[in-house]
Amino acid sequence: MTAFGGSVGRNRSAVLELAVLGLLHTAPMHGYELRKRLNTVLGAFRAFSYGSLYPCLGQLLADGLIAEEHEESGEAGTGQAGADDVFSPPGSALPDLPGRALRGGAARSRAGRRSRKVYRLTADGKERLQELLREGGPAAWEDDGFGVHFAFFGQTRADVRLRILEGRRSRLEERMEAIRAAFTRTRERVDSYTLELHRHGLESVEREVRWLNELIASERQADRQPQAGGQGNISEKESS
Amino acid sequence: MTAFGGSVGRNRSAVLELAVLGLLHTAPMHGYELRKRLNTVLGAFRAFSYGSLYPCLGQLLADGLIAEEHEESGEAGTGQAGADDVFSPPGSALPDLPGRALRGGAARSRAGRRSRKVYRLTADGKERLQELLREGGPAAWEDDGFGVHFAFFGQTRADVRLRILEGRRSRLEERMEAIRAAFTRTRERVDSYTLELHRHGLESVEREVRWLNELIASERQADRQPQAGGQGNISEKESS
DNA sequence: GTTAGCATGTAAGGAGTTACATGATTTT
DNA sequence: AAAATCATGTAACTCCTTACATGCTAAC
Repeated sequence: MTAFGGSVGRNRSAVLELAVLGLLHTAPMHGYELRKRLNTVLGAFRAFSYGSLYPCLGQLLADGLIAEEHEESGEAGTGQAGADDVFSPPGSALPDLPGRALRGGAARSRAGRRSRKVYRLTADGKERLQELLREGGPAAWEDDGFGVHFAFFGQTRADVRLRILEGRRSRLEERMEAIRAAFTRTRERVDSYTLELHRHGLESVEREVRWLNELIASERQADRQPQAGGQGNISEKESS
Repeated sequence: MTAFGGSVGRNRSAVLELAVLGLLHTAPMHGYELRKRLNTVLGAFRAFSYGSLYPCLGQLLADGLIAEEHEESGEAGTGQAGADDVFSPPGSALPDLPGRALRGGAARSRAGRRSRKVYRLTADGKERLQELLREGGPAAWEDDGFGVHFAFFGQTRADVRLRILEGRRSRLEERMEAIRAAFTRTRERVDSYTLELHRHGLESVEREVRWLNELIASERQADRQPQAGGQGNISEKESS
């Protein structure tokens, strides 16, 4: 508990908060990089701009969920590296946060680069992250939010994963029903383009439901044989 | 109020404007029904609430693109019908919109129902609609906007249809490239869930591109044989 | 020597939702 | 009598984007 123990949470987009906390949990970083990863990790599902990220960081900081370091510390290396050399080498839990660097020998320790602020999770922040992951928060199965939750399934408890997947599925099934109802109601009253639009929309939702079904089955199976192959419940392919 | 002294076109969401004008072009209606149809015609792609619809109607009215009638007209028929009997029977320009009532006998023709305001397109409104359909307006191939434009393809010129479909396709191809790039960059650095999220996202985009390819081919074919079979250019479902 | 990328922020505002206010009418 | 549906609107508020302000360094 910092000075602000409880009920500090003002207006803060739950999606962005979860995304930031989740990313910072894998490794501390500064805002600029955070945003880049946000938009690659979340892929085409969601995008954020600096205009929303930096204020969010400010609030999280004020609430004591994250802490900043000014990276004026000694060996600020050549930094920058590959512009996309993002994830740390396997095996390190809290890896090379300040600068992967040191790569080509010493060189220019501390070259300005506008003194980036490196953020890391505090104890409160870790707690909050676990809470968000556990509870599913406000909208884990809505369009906004499901993608983010799914992206952090690796840090989520198995039963919560299942709950979210099933919640998402029934959400989509509701939508399917609504579309199908409108379908039969308006058939022959709309032109072929509108009909085609509905048909394609329905098909997309059906595909996503099938996808969820596979995931759920996969989760259930992994649940019964928890030692089968580590935790590779998805697509084998782990053990990298 | 009513003193609209100044520049006319203020802030108005282009998507909602197009949707409203397009719907009112098929038949005049009042706000409440307009919103219901909006959400069924656009299906799962877009939804609007009264909080955005009514202000939009007010602006369109102030700009002279639509006109309102207070439905005090004489023969208020038995209307209302099925609560979803949406499209008008062919041939009627001003269909069954006035209120039902009269059921128990008499009287009170025009029994309130809170005096609904029926909106219809003015000449300017029709012109504006044609302009929006022709130009593709501001964002006919963005996520928001494509669905609405597509829903009104029946009223859109063939070459514009083709342009929008191709624009949408190249928009999605850009996105595909971005995802694929992130894919190869981060492979083996992200856990299996994130990977699966990307894989599914990519697949969805690929599917939509294939769908667009079929539509484009269908449009091109219909373009070469304009008399083939009425206007059934969609749903031929020719081999891809 | 100018563009492109890194890095952090702020101000203005667009686009839309929820919740509220109001009230009649129909259904349960 | 209560609840749902029809019907129109307004106010506050959320969430996020765009554009701006600032200034450094690396590359072309």
